Parts: sequence; structure tokens; C-alpha cells
Amino acid sequence: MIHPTPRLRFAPSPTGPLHLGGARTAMYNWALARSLGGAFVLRIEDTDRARSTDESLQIILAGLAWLGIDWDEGPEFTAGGRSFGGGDFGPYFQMQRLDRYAALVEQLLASGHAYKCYCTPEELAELRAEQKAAKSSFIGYDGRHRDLTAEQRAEKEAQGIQPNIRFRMPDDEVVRVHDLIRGDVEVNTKQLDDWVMVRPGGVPLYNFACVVDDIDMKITHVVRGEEHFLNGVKQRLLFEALGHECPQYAHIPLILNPKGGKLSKRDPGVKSTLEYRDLGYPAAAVFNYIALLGWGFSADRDVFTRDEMVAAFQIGSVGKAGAKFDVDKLHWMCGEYIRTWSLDDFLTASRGHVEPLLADGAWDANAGFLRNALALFQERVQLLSELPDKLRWLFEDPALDAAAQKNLGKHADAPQWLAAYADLLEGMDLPPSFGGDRAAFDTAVRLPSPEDDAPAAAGALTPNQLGDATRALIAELGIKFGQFVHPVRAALTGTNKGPGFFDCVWLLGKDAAVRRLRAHGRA
RNA sequence: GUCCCGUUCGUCUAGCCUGGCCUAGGACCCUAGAUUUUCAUUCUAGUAACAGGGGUUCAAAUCCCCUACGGGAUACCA
Repeated sequence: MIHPTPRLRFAPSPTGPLHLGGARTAMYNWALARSLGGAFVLRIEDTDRARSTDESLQIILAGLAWLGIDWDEGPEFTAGGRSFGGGDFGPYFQMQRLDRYAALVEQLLASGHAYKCYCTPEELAELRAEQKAAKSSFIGYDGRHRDLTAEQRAEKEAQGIQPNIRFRMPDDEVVRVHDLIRGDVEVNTKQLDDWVMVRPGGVPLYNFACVVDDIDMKITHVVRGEEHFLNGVKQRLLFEALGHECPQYAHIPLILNPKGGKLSKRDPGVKSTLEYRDLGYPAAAVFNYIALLGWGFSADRDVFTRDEMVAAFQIGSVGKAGAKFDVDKLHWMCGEYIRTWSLDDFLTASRGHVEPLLADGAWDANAGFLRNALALFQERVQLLSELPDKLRWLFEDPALDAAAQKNLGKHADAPQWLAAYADLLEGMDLPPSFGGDRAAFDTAVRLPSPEDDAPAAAGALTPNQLGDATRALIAELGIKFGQFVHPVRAALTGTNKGPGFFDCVWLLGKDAAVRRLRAHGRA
């Protein structure tokens, strides 16, 4: 037999945002498809009319695109100049495939694999309650309408009851399923009831639509959450009833909250994927981190690229145990990725977070300044959303935090030092503060690299020259470097942490620096 | 209740299939130190695990059984 082209799918229902667990399921499907050289299909399971929304759909598509999980077939979508979707096996929305489901229902009804059931939701709830009360080992539909006569059905219809359609399961049969992750598992159909394929009115339910679509879309492998494990058994029997081979199944464990429990609304891992984007998590870092939740790249490497993952990915090596979501490691990973970026990439990514601090047009008007400023923070953030708080002191006089207050009050002479420093700076060719004309200073300077410490315009002061002058003053005052620097930094930046002292002064610029020193100083 | 799956450092995991190379490896976190004007980065070192109990075997983290605990399923949701 010829091996069919591998075809995998991710089939979300647009009833909410794409959380990280869903993204990981999509990713494993995607990675397996890519590693096998097959196709990755995105199918939208929108048969739950009450809860499906177009907004959720857009969020899901944008979330996948952001993570770089691109789909070959499915809804059309364009992001970042790339288009996704299309394909010859559509439609890819289940609500556009109702004719197809209807045709197969007729076939199954005719062959006896399916039958009409007239039970109402109330009746079924009552049945379940009775079973529970009687401590029955089986809880579920008891097959009471399995073999209704034509007369009985006519009677129900006459009462105006619209039937649902159920799949007839074997009563007592051991079904052996092979799972790519769990291995061979045996399930007795005694545990499974005759499940509903189609709602009254004709809209199909998950297990039925899913199988029809997997057949029509020629799906060869299904990777999904372990909550679908038993659905796999039901689906396998339906595939057989329809005369088709069942795809290979792989059921992956769920992501757990840090306590080891089920993920609930408030847990970090259930945030929408787009929230991570908006908070300045690098997409590649999020991708990398969630890949690690249940799968390992190698014994001694945690950081890897998409391509490396595809090359190394094997579905069988996904773990069977649920993984807890660890924000610390995610954040560490984000910092790792940000530090690998070029300064230009960092600037581009930072813009959306920093620009709100500035007046309209100020980002472009102060490109050189911002480049120098941001360069100092690339290795000091894990998320881009940390940037505004870390940069605010450059644009407005800061309130002193507790540590800064302490530093400022540590030595009785500190106010004199501040005043002396203000005098010194006032007489120097220091750059003007943000918003001023800094062209002579800011051109192409990247502060952390001494070799770049060369302003374009002759005569403009560099951070290193500022440092020489400052050290001379400190010597004159007869104090230690540390004694001087801590209170001054506090007065200037409002905090005791941050980039190198001279870089801070140089970047802050003359007018703001002098103003703040005078505010806290005394001659 | 019943059925299915799982359980290696606090966390993610390597090792388990094909017992011996495991005095159990890596990473995050934490701690200490080095570097630095602070913070961050970087580097070095350290703490820390085979859920418990039986068995099989010359030998078990690795194979078998039981217990405990955790997760999943048991919908006219997906």
C-alpha cells in the first residue's frame, strides 16, 4: 500500500480565545506535519451556534499566525505580509458542510448504524440522576429508543418531538486502540453509550462532524488533548461504519496550573495568546516555552528555533504526564530571546510599548536619543511591557522610591555633593535633555559599547568624557565613588537600579539633570 | 460510582521501550562567590528528585503487582 500524504489538522471551536494549551496542541500538529513533509489544515468547528463568535475566530487565527504556526489549508488570513489558508478540501467551516453531514446521516440510518432517539434533555437528566442514586457503574444513555417500531416513532413525531440521531454502539465489545503517545489501550464499549451524532434540527455534534471532516479532508494523524481519548474510540467505530480507515491518534496531556490542578480562568496559562503578544512576550519565546511543556528538544538544551524543533520533533516522545505552567521559566526564556535580537529589532518591537509615553511624532523626531536609551535596556527586560516604567524618568521628573530615599539620606553632606555636581554639569557641553536638539550627540551611538562612543559632531561630549570630569570632582570632594554615585543616581532617576551611572547622566541631559540635582541639593 | 492515563530535584525535563555506563544529567527558581558605580548581563560553585510497599533478577529509576495521590472521561460542548 502506498503511504498517503501526511495530513494533520488543528480544529478549534471559535467559542473563546486561543489559550496556550490550544496553541500547544496546534503546534504539535503543525510540527508533526512539517517534520513529515505533510500538510497542516486548520478547520473551524463552529457547530455550537450558541457560543461560536467571529471575534473568537479572528483571535484564534491571529494567535496562531503570531506564533508562526502557519496553516496550508483553512480560513484565509493575512498577517505580516503573509497569507494563510485556502485549499481544495474545504469548506473548512463545519457550518458550511451541513449537506455533507446530512447525506452521511441518511446512509447510517439506512445501514442501521444510527437511529432516531426522542428523549428530551429533561428525560435524560432524570435518567442520569436515577443511575447516580442507584450507584450504577454505568452512567449514560440506556438505549431506550434503540429499537423503536415505526408506529412508536410516528407516535413521538405526532407529539411534535423532534428526534436527535444516535450512533449505535456495540453492547459489550473490547476495542483496542493504538495511540501514538499512550500505546495500545483497550476500552470496553460497555463504558460508552449510544452517543448523539446530530441534534434535533440537523446540526451535527462534534464526534460526528469531526469524523466526516477527517474523512473528507484525508486526515492521517490527529493530535489533540487527552480529554478526547474516549472520543477516539467512538470515532474509530464510526470510521469503520462508514468504511474508512481511522487516522492515527495521539492524545497529549493537558497543561496544569502551578498547583497541579486543572487550568481555570485566573491561571496564567489560560490568558489569550494575543495577551502575551500585547504584553511584549517575544513570539519565539512563547513558542519555545510551550513546546517544552511536554516535549524535550534534547537532554541539555532548552532553547531552540522553530526549524530545529521541526527537525527533531517526534510525537512519540511527547510525555504522558501533564505539565505545570511555570511563569518564571517563560519569563526567563523571553529575556533570553530579547537579548539575541539586533538593536534594530529590539527598537521595532519596543515602539508600541514606549511610544505612548511620548508626544505625537516624538518617536521619529528623537530616533537617535531613543536608540541610545533603549540600547541600555535590552538586557534589562524580560517583557517589553516593562519598558515604560523603566524609561519614564527620562521624560518626566521621577518620584523617589524607597531605596532612592534611603540613598539620598545616607550621608549628611550628600546635598552639597549634588549641588556641586549641578555646578559642574552646568558648565559642560552635555547633551540637552529629551526633546532638545541632540543631533550632535545621539548619532549612531550605542552606549554599552565603548568603541561606539564616538559622537558624530566634533566637540560633543561623550559619556566617557563625562565620566572623567565626574571622577575629578569626586576626588576634589574627597569622597569615595560609591558614596557619590548612589545619592546622585537616586536624585536623577528616582531609583537605585539601572544602567551605568555616566550613561544615565549623559542620556538624561543637562537641563533635567541640573534641575533634579538642584531640587535635592543644597549649596 | 465506573473506566482510562499518569507519578524522577519546588518547576520543566534526560534516563525507562532495549535492566548494569546513574555516586540520576540539563534548564528555571533559590543561595553563595567573581565581574561592575547600582541593577541587569556574563561566569563559577552549591542546595535539591527516582511517590510508598512488595516481587523478579547476580543487578531495577528502568520489568511485574498492590496502595496512595494527581489528571482525564462519563453532555442534545468541543
